[in-house]
Amino acid sequence: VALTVIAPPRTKEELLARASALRGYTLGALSDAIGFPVEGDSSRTKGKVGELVERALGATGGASATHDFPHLGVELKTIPTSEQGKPRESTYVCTLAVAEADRAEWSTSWARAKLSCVLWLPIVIGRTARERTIGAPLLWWPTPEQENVLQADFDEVMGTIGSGGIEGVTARMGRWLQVRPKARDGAPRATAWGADGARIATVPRGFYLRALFTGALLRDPEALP
DNA sequence: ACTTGATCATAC
DNA sequence: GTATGATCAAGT
Repeated sequence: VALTVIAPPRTKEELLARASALRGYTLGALSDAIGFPVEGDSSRTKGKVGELVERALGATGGASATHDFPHLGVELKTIPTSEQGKPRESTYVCTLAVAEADRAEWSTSWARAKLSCVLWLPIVIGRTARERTIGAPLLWWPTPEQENVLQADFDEVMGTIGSGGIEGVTARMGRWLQVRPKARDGAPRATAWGADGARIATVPRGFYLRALFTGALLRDPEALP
């Protein structure tokens, strides 16, 4: 099966139209159509769904630190959901650079940039990966009120790091945006600065959006503050 | 049932 | 090591 290369969408409208056209398709059908295999134990193919949909929609970001659609400033996020559309997992946003966290600001953060415009694509659960189906897409950008909440969560984490160090940060912090480990394993391998200014090693962290938030967003984008 | 902390694959 | 894409599985 040849790998199909799809040109990037020229506008957000075209991107949304393409995503809407995928609604109802199984991942198996999509996989066969563009020649991108999605097979095997889901524990060993964790990122494959995202890669499949990226290719199907013409995303170009790849593994570099850019938006999935750089010319549109749009980030693509798949969300595993129940048949009722309820998210089964949180959504990874980006890495938290723990070493520079004391100087980070929301306005210039990569987290804000990534969340400034997101194409959410629900992936409904199935018996196998190939039987999962694509749901209704949502092109979203935060309202000022929503961004205030996200910034407050961000600031809380950064303030905690600034005063007590990274080890004071817990996933229990944050109403919508939280910080959790993001690494190959639990080994401390990232550089951070302790409260006393000493250089310490810690587990790499990343920002995640709680399923509570994405669930509310998918249910009714207008209902959120 | 849901969340937190841990983990899997791949590119550079 | 960093980033990208996520889901697993133990703890509550």
